[in-house]
Amino acid sequence: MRLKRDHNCGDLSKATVGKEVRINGWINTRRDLGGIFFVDVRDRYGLIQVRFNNDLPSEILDVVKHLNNEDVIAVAGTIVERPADSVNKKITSGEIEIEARDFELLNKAIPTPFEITKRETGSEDLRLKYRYLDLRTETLKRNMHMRHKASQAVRRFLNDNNFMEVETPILMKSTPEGARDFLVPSRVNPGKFYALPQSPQTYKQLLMVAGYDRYFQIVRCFRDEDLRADRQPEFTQIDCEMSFVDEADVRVIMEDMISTVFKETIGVDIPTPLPIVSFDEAMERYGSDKPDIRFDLEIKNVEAFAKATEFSVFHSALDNGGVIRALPVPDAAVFSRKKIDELTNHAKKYGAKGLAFVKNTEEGLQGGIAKFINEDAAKLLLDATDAKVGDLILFMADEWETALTALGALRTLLANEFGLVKKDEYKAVWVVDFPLFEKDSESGRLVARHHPFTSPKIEDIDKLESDPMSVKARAYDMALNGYEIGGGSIRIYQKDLQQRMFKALGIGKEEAQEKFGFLLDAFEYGAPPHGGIAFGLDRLIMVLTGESSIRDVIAFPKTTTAQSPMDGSPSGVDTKQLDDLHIQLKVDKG
RNA sequence: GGGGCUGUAGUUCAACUGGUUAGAGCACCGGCCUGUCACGCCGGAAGUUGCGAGUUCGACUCUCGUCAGUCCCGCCA
Repeated sequence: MRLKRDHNCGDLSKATVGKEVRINGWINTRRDLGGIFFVDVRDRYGLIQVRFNNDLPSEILDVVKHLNNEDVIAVAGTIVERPADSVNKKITSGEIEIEARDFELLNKAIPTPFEITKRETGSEDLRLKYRYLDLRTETLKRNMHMRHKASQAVRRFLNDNNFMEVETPILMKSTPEGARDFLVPSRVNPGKFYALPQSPQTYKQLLMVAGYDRYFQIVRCFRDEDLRADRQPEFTQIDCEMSFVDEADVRVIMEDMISTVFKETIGVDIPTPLPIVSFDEAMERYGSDKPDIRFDLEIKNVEAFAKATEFSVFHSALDNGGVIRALPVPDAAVFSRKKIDELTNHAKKYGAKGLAFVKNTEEGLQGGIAKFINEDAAKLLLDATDAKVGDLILFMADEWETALTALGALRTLLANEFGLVKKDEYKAVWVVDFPLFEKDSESGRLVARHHPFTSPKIEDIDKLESDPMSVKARAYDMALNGYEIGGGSIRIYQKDLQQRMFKALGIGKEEAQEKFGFLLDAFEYGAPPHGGIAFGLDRLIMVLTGESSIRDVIAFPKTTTAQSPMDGSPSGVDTKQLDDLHIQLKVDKG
C-alpha cells in the first residue's frame, strides 16, 4: 500500500483542522451528489466524512464513483471545518471532514449478506456465519471493547492485590461427576482420553498446596451440556483461590473487585459490603437462589391461612409434607381469566401442578378460591400478605423448592411486565448457607450441590453421615440482577474429611483414590486452609453491556445446537485421523 | 430428552377465507444531480416460498415428517 495511515478515524476533531492526514478504513456509507462525493470512513476508533471534489484527477474519480460499502480505502487529505449549516451533530467528528487529495483503493468488498450499519438486518444464524462482519457493527464493537476493559480491570485489581496469574492444563483427567465432559483422544495413549476442564478446580487447590497463596486465571471452561441464552459450551471464568481465608475474607475482596470493575467500565457505584442473604431466605422471599433484588414483590408464607380454608388442595399438600406460599401482586385484580391461565402455564414449566388465586376487591376476596375462604381465613391471608384492595394473590401448594421456584418465576415475569425492573440499576447480593447436598432427581442418590471439594460448615460436620441433607456448605454465590455471576466456597483441605465427603456421595474409597488420589495425597503434605470463587466473565459482560444473550459478548460463539455456522464445527474427520487415534465410530460421521 | 415460536428475492418484511404473473423498503446494476450525512430522482435485474411427502381442480397458505435458528423446562459437580 502506498498511503499508510498516520491517524485513525477517532483521532480527528476540530483541534486537528488544517492538518494533512492519511487514514485507512472501511466505507461505512457513501453519497454521490454528482459533482461532489461523500464517503464515511470507519475504523475501530471512529467515523469520519471524506469529501471528494470533482476537480480530482479522473483516475481517482472513476474509482471513487464505483466504490461500495465495506471497500477498504486509504485517503490522504486535509482536515477542514464543515460549513456551519452542514454540521452533523449525530457523529463526534461531525464538525469536520477530510478534503481528499489522494486516494488508494486497498481492497474491494462484495455486497455483504447483511448491512453493517443496521444490526437489525440479518438473522442470527446469518450473522454467526459471517461473524467477522457482525463484529464490525457498532454493537458488537462496543461489547468486545467492554469485555476487554473489564478483563483489564480484573487483571489490574487482582495484580494489585497480590494475586498471581497461573495457567493450568486444558488437557486434564476426566472426572464425570458434574457436567458432561468434552473428551479428547490421544494418539500416543490408545483407548485413553483427556477431558477439557469444566473448571480448573483441582489445579487451583493444588496451587494452594504449592504455597501460591493468591492465584487467579481468566480461563476457558468447557461443559458438554445443552445451551441457553446465557450458556455456551465454552465460556470464560475469572477463577480465583486464596489461602488462610474464611468466607468473609473471600467475599470482601471479591465484592471489591466486582465493584471496581463496574466503576472502571460503566462508571457505576456498587456499594460494598454487599447484602448477604441465606439460601433459605432467598428462596422464601424471592423464589430463587440468584434473586433479583432490584424490586420487592416478595413471596409470603400463608400456611396459617391455608389451614383455615376449606380448600382441599391446600390441606392435602400440607399433609404430604408440602408448603403453601403466596405471591401478592399489586393492582393485578384486574387480570382476566386468560391472563391468569397464562401465568398458570408459566408456573407449570417450573414443575407446578396448578396455580390458585384470589382477588382482593372493595367487596372482599373474590374469584378463584374465594368460596373456600371464611372471614377468619381472610383476615389471616391479608395479615400474612399485606395485600391491598385491587391486588391479586397467587398461591402455590407444592414441595418447598417447587412451590418457591414457580412463584419466583412468576415474580420475575410480572416484575418485567409491570416495568419494575429499571434497566440502569445494578444490585448484587451474596447468597450463603447453601445445603451441601441435594438429591439427584433420577437416581435419588446424594450429589454435591456445589462440588465435592466444598467444606461443610464446621458445626454440621458431625451430621455428614447421620443427617446429610441438613448439612450446610461453606459456599457463597454472588447474584447480580437475577444472574448468578459468581460462586465459590471454602474448600476441604484435610484428607480424612475429603474422604468422608466422597463416602457420603457414594464414591468408594478405591474409586476416590483412582479419581482424586492426586488431590488426597497432596492434602497430606501440608495443605493450607483455602477457599476461592469463580465468576462467569461472559455473564458479567452481559450485565455490563445490557445484552440478553451471552452470544453478543463472545467474539465467536456457537448456536444453541453447539455448532459454528462460520467454520462448520463440529465436523466429521478422515478415517485416517480416527485410525491414528484408535477410534471407531458407531454412527456415520455427519 | 420435552415444549413454544420462526423459516418467502442478497436482506428486512408483505401476500385476505386455499384462487390471476408472489409484492415493497434497503442492498446490488445503469442513468441524472456540487453540501449530503438513512441524500434525492428515474430505470433495471433479482424467487426451487428451508427441504420432503400428503390433502385439493388449485398450496406461500392446510396436514405429517425433516432440517435450521431461537426461547424455555430437564440437564449445567
